Amino acid sequence: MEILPREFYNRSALTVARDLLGKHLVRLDDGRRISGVIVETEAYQGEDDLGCHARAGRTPRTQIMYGAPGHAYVYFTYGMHWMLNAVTDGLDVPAAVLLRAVIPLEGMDIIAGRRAGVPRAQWTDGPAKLCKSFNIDRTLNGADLCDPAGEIWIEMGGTISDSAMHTGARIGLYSVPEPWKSIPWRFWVTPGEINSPAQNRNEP
DNA sequence: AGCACGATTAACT
DNA sequence: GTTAATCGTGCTC
Repeated sequence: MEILPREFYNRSALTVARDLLGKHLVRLDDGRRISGVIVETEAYQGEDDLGCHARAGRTPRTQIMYGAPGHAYVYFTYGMHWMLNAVTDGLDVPAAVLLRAVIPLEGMDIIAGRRAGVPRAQWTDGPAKLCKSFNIDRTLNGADLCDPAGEIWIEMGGTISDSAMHTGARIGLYSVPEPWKSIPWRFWVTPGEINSPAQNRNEP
């Protein structure tokens, strides 16, 4: 299936976050394909967005968001979790889309091994859960999502209609001031509209 | 050098 | 609903 071109990511984080719904995240892990349908995203854009890491300006951690679109921004948080983002917008515009949830398509056996004892519906229904399932960590920070010879990319997959899409406040921004705390920059697919039993505990 | 806190998760009550 | 786990990052001293 066709890999999303760099032009796809060279747009505003809001547009990319919405359009990534229904696309397929693919990870080539030791030669084995793992993939899933993207069903939840969040947009983070600009130094003015106090929910975005770029609020601190250019730092060793945030510099990737200032770079070319179509690269992975992977960061570590809470002392134990990895998060995967896709860098958006042009050079010097710090913005990215957080991939919060996918529905597994390929590599189920590999995911099952990494998520032993966890119900299938909860394998990849959170940003850190999908990173654990897909074996995503710091080694993929800065990876080119548009390189067909790479280890991670996003394929065309499907498109989600407006009627099947929801928007709402981003999750986990407890101490972030308004309007950033409540601005509806989170996008997700209505459970059931996508052909899967997966649920997300963060759904209203 | 030290400190507060985090784009979370899982296991509790 | 509440909370411990656990350490990189950015800021202050």
